Amino acid sequence: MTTIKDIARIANVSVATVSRVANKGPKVGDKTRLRVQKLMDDMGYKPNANARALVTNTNTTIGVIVPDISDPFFAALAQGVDNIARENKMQLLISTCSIDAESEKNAINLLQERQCRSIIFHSKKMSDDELAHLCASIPGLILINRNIEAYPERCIWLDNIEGGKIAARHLASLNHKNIACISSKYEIEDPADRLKGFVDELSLHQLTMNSELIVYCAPNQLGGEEAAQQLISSGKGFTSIFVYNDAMAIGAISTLEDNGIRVPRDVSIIGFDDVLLSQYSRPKLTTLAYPIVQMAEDAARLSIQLIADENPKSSKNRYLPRLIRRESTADC
Amino acid sequence: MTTIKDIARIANVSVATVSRVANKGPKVGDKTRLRVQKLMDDMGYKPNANARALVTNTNTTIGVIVPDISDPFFAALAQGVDNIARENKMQLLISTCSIDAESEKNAINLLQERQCRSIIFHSKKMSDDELAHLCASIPGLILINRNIEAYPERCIWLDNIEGGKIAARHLASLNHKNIACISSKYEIEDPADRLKGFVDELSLHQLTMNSELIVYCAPNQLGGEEAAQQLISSGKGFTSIFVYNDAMAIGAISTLEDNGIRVPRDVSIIGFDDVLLSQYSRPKLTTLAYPIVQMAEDAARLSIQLIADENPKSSKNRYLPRLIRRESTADC
DNA sequence: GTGAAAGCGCTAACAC
DNA sequence: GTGTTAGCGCTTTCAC
Repeated sequence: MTTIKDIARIANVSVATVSRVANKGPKVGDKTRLRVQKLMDDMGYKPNANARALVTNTNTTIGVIVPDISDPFFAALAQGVDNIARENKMQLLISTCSIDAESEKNAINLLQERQCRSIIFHSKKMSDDELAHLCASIPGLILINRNIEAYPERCIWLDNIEGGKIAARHLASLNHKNIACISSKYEIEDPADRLKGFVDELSLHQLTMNSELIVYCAPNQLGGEEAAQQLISSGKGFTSIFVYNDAMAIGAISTLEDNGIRVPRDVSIIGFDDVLLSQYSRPKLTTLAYPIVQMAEDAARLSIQLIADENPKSSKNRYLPRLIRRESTADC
Repeated sequence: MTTIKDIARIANVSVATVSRVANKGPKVGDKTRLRVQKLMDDMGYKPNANARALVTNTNTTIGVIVPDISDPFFAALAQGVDNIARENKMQLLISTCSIDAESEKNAINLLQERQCRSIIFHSKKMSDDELAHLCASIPGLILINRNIEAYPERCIWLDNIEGGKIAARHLASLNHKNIACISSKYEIEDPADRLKGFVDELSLHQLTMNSELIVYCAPNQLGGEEAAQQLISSGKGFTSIFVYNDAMAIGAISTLEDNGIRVPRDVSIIGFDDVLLSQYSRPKLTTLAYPIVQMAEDAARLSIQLIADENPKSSKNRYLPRLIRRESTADC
């Protein structure tokens, strides 16, 4: 690798001058500047970002910690962060973790060692306490999809309870009375919140959930198929299903249709997330959009403001899902 | 930030000793090691990776350049690279670029400045010549989805022509005679290759493509809908369609069904890519799987071998798509 | 306008 | 087993 010294030696100037040229700094004679610039270009000189970061104590990476970058949801998250990173001429350092606290800690550590000041962290396993400690020691740390008491201003989260309510209102407005739920048997918090909001809101409409019409399966397409099968086998009548996420909803639809139950003619389905595939499915899925890109963008902006020591403008921390009416729900 | 000096001063040892402890190096007394270790833990000391990289001249990042991480295809690519990165205790530095040569160059530059030796580059705009130059100066550079003459051993690519042939054989084996194509009006190379392979193979089966049955639209769902509409309006009869990608295929199916044409009863559809959504669609899409995760993993492995100066084992550079038979194609 | 020199945090000889 | 020191590539004072 060509270094600043090489350039200086060959150009017969000091490293200080080369540095000035490289940084488009002031006080360099035009002829010197041109000569040095040309040499840098010719020799393909690239300033060593590590050395530069070391001396300037600055950092142009923004860290993202997610369990799985290929999941469309996390990919969208990364995209949102990247949008803001690019605006600020920063780059994304991705640190993937497994779904356990140890691995999450490890991911944070790696980013810290790399002097990453801005970190967007999707943590599902570390405790509130541990996260609070991290928030204390890392000023640019933003938690996404968490809401911890000690640092609400560092959290960007979706109101799942309200999401459940929105779904309930939608189905109630379509006059559904016999309503089923397909929930997730993993990831305790989100499904529970969605369900809670849903049930609470139903009761405001003088509707009650028959607990036998709530089934718990794996939060993917297969789980949705299984869940629908269980609901059908139960023999209980229902005219609509609130499903934990879109993947399950699509699985459920496929099983229903295979059993001669048409969606939405016989049964209405509402999903959650509005991932890409919800608009590709047939019928197109009515669902609640999770504004993850916007949330990630806001998280990144907030983080950058925090490390710049700007008084972060009163930031928005709680986000609401939005009802996307498509074709899988209909009047009862 | 706590530095090695702080620890050394407080522990009353030299920085060398602290360094040894931090790196679990040899020749440190047990009591000293314990004492220093405790202090590091207590003070939350994290070795500065920049400084370390500067002096050891090593690097633990693997760069990935893609136009858009939220695209499921590129997300899968990143995932594949990350799988190998983790195995090697490296991290992903993502550099996104727009679809123009300038921005691609810029992305490469950024990674180089960060001393990134391993780079997986998805370039669609830079010329073969420019890429060849880069390959010459960056030993760990791997081009994914390109095949340049000067550096075939640095390229990992999918044989789109063969993909077209596989599709043709499949439809021919189902006795289809009147075959249509939906291709992409952008991204010249891949669609052209797929089409070429397809048409070539058909002729081996004494089948010819009616050029009026080839339509070009945007490579997304909407484009697929449009394309199907055009095919229907043309009045030409056809019993199957080879579609450029899955998103278009799903759009096409939806338009066909809206027009009372059942898939696969009336028309068979074969897509390309096997992205997530192909198995969620109804009917489930028959398609050609693009082994992008495996390709990305192999690319990352190859890159790491190259910078380790290992004689890379005769590597595989050309990959074949694989036919995934689902429900959208049937006997004619 | 240019250069000399200090020092960012760390590792790795080398000395003891 | 531990300390001293040079130096990685760079920026940034401070002289001149």
